Amino acid sequence: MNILDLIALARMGCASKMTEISSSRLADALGSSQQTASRKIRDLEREEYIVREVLPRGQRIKLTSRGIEVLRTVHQELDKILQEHEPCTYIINGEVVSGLGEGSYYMKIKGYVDQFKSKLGFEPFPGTLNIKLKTEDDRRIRQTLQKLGGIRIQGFKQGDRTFGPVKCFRARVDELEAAIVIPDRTHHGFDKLEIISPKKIREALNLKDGDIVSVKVEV
Amino acid sequence: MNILDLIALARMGCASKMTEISSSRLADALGSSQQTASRKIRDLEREEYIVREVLPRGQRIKLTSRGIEVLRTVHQELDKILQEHEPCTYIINGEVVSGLGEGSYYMKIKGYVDQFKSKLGFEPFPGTLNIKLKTEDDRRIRQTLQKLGGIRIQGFKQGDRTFGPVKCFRARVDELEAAIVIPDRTHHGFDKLEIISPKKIREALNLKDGDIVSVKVEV
DNA sequence: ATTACTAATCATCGAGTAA
DNA sequence: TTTACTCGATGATTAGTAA
Repeated sequence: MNILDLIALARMGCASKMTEISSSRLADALGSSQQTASRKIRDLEREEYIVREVLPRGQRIKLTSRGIEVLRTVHQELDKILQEHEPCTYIINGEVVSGLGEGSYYMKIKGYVDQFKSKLGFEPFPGTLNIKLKTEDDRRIRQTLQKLGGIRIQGFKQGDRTFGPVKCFRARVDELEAAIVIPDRTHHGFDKLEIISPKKIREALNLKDGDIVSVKVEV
Repeated sequence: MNILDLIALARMGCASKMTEISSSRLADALGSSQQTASRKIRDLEREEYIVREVLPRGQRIKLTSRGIEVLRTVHQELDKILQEHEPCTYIINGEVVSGLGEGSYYMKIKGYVDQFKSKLGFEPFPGTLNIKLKTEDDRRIRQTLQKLGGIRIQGFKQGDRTFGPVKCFRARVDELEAAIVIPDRTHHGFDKLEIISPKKIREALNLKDGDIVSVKVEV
């Protein structure tokens, strides 16, 4: 069994529910022929990593708990490996700048706020502190965070609007409890950092535009 | 390239530094022949996932940043997949064991007690119920909690002693209101769980060492 | 459009062995 | 002990095609 086959199916949605996956679609994802994908699916079924339902024109697939188990094991392995490899504390310095108010908008959306509350343990002040990263080093750390797992906030739909997934990193701005927020599909470049906190950071730390702040993040 | 080969090398220490790995040792880890392991190492080197140094009797291997990158990518994939798959209620089973009395010590410290009172809504009985996790599943849930946010209790200084930050998860031990307490920098391993409650759990539920209890936690 | 069989081709494996 | 070669055997892949 190749773990990548299972991952491919999982990311197509088979982890959570019966999902229509034709053998040629899996073939595309794996970069193989339709025949190979078909055989791999049969193999995974035989080894009970997936269950499926073959219909007249197509099939529906879902990972079994045994399949999920495999993914979890590998995930945990990688967790350990990467944890040891990464430094556990980063310090990012940046300049306080004014945002466009979108932060304030997003921090009022219930779908986000509820998740922040349960996953970070605090209700964010409805607004974000925007930091501009001036040095290459700081931008590099930001880019590293982008790649790391962090605390995942799931995307959701509200009305006809879709709110994308973001991730967070617990941080401290001069001892003040806070979190860095990074959208999965980031719009602005790698030189901005958005920070949330239970309090209004600007007031709590008496900050104004142009001030340099130090953000400590532990991963 | 098979990701499992790279993972095997990484968990043997090659992620962080040049590490002596003979082809037969890798063969053991992969469950293959020495020849196959040797060829796989050469392949990984050719594709620049690792660098190595072949000595008269042995070799030293280290993952390149390209190699680490691959692990990180897979890790992140799995992160997303498993995140969506995680349930919001966990049930942890474990065996009641005697602690060393530290729980009782910490539960008398005002700096902690006040925070428990305000953040959990109850004053903890001055003592903890210690649970030993017997199965891999239970330990995995514990490890998951470690990563999640929970209710944060801040660290503080008192005199010349520093008390580290901990986090809590509201829980129930057989319907009894309680909370799991997990120190940020945990001293003991992942097979112990400390539980606090407004009442003395042992008496309220008539428990003794060796009894199995079920802890339900919602995140 | 599907899934999946067959048969030919291609890649991988490991015993034996050299250096 | 090592690493790593050759080469026959075994497995995996895919084109062609049936259903």
